[in-house]
Amino acid sequence: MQLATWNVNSLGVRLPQLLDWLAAHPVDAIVLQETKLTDDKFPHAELLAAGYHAQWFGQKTYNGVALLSRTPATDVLRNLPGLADEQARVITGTVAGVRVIGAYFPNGQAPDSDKFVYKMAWLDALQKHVADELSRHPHVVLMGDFNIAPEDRDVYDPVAWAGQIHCTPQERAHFQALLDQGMVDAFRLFEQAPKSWSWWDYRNLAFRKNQGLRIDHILVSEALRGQVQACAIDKLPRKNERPSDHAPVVLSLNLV
DNA sequence: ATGGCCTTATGTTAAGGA
Repeated sequence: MQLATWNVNSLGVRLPQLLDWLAAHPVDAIVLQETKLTDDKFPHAELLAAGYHAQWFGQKTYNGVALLSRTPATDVLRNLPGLADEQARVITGTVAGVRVIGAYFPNGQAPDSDKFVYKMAWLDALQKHVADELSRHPHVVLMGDFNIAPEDRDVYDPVAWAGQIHCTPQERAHFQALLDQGMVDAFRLFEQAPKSWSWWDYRNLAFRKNQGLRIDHILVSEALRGQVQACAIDKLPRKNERPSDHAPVVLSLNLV
């Protein structure tokens, strides 16, 4: 079984690239972030023609998430229980016995901003949601754009980024708290090339210079740890014309 | 050597992203 996550930075713009990628990587399920589409504009017919059922949850201009799967997802939940949130950031569903949580974590803008306060409240609600899903499902996968670089080795210039958004102790403590709940960073189960990033700024020739961050993650529950066969970032789509600034991350599980 | 982006919208500048 293969699962993936990709922040497409506008599904309206990136749909052709997504369809190309799915044709080359026929994963069982993929979660998308930053679809930036209201629900009436979601391209479900095109995706169904490509072999994917979809659950989607969007809004105008910003945010928006989706869960695409070969078999229809069940028990679908939108956003976080207990958090009144006008922003469409989370979609949860069961695919082939795996409880998949796809999430677009808030950016947070700057550690002293209102948006950072919102990010912390959102993260509190996410922790509860993950705990709740873990109490009900042994096989949980939390994946998406976390907007958190968990360690200095996930940052191209850790000195410059020290204490900056994505790298604050508070954000990293939340990432660690997810691990403490029994979630495992699948990417780090394997030896990886140094300077492996999932996001590169559009500016400053950042991709060409490989100046990026690893902020897109796939966490699996402890019960799935032994089933993880591979986890990799696919940099190739970042070389496309008009690319997303994020690369997809792919997980291979030893499950049918 | 230097500067250098992309997307969306009550759009032609501003805000947000990261």
